[in-house]
Amino acid sequence: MENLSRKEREFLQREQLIIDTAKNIMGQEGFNNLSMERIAAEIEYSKGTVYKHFNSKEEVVTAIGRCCMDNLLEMFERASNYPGNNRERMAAIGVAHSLYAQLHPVELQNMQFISSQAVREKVSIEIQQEVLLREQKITEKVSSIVKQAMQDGDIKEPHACLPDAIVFGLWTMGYGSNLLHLSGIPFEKIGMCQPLDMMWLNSHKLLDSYHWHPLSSEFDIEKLRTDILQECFAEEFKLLQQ
Amino acid sequence: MENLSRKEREFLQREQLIIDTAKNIMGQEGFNNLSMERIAAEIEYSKGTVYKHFNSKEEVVTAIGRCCMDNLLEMFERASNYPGNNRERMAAIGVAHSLYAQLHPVELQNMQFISSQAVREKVSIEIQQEVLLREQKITEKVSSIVKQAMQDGDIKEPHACLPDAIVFGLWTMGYGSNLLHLSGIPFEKIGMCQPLDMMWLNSHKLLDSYHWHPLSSEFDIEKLRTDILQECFAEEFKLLQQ
DNA sequence: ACACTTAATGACGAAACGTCATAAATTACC
DNA sequence: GGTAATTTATGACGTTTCGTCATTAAGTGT
Repeated sequence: MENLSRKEREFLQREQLIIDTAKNIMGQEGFNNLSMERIAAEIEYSKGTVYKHFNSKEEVVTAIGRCCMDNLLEMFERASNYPGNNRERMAAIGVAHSLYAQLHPVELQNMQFISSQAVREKVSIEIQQEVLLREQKITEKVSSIVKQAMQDGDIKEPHACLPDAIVFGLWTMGYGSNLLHLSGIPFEKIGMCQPLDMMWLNSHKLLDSYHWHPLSSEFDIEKLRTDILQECFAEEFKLLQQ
Repeated sequence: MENLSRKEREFLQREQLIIDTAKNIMGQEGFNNLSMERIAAEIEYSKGTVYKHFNSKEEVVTAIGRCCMDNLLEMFERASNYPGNNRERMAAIGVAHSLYAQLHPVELQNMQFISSQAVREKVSIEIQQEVLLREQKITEKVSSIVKQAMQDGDIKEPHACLPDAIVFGLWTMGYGSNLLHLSGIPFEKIGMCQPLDMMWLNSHKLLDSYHWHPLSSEFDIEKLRTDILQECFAEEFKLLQQ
């Protein structure tokens, strides 16, 4: 950033401004009311200038997604540094994911949206690959905890698909849960438990099934959740209360 | 259908024609190349007529999704009738889901797409509720197997969130897996196993964790998969080979 | 101060939207 | 069978957003 010319810095700043502005419009009025002209008006530049940065609004929302993934990654990093055993660190990832889902539902919706064919079709390969890169970084973060656990002997039984299968299992449950969480299906009304609670339970069940020690029967998962919230995500937790 | 006037029948027939036509266009050229005018041209009616049936192309794709869910439900019904124990019947549901994902990737993509805010915003409550109804039917089908298993004593340990948590766990893993399966992420290249294989493994792990007997250690899950394919989905399996 | 380069603009044609007055077809009634 | 009444289908129309690009404005170097 420092070794760039003023021009280049201004360009990058404006790019961020576009992204932030678009994120606001999306959040308040949804994807359908977002348009390149609208963004241009909001940032007080002309349409042509916006097109210098992004070739379509799909590219803009994908760029929003890219930013959001950076935020998610930051939370995962914090989770990964939770001072406990590997299983607890992994649990912290789950807490991070849930918190993110609750604090930034729109962003999460957006991440899901940009993976649809209709959006991807209109996005340059470069931007798509930047998203893919983030996805890999996030996966890598989770994967490294599983690997560490295997190395430390917390997961004794070797298995053909490890660490992939665990990462995949947690990832898919996380993704699916968020999807359902955001789907607008009234779980309470049809007498079902809260998606995010079930998610928490199920991920522990899955880890238990892979014999990742200590098993959830050997500690208090509810206490763990509270501890993680306080130690890693006090700020986020406070925001959530409101 | 029989106690309707000719007019009404014609109307319904044309509605189906619109849906089928739109599905084709979507499949071949994607959502972005689908338009009401395009549909009208294809079915040799005018735009106004198409608008008599659906108020936007989002409503059309949602109606496509509705149809697809009927197909999925039919496969789930067949799975549910697999002549085996409850655990095997549940496994058959998993096989059905995987098969559907492989045979109809576009439809699955569509189902995911119509749950996004951008699409839902433009769809009438009536059509949305029809989709919701299908979702409930599908969930109910899965849920009933869990309930039966509990009743039969296959799942001995009672748990606060059952049967919900199991249904939710399988559902989210299924949804998430399909999402990743369709995401275009090259799993093989980054050295990961096949999503659908991991999905199969993980769902059994989850069921094991809930102590759903017989446990996967007590039978051969690969043989089970083959058996289910042959007994319930011979037709689909053959199609898949090509 | 001047020429030259780079950046920003908004007018433009194209495409799709959703509407609605008009035309065509069907039905009801004598 | 013919005519009026009703239902159904049409496509022209005004609107919006798109993405482009010739033109204008700003910035840079000598």
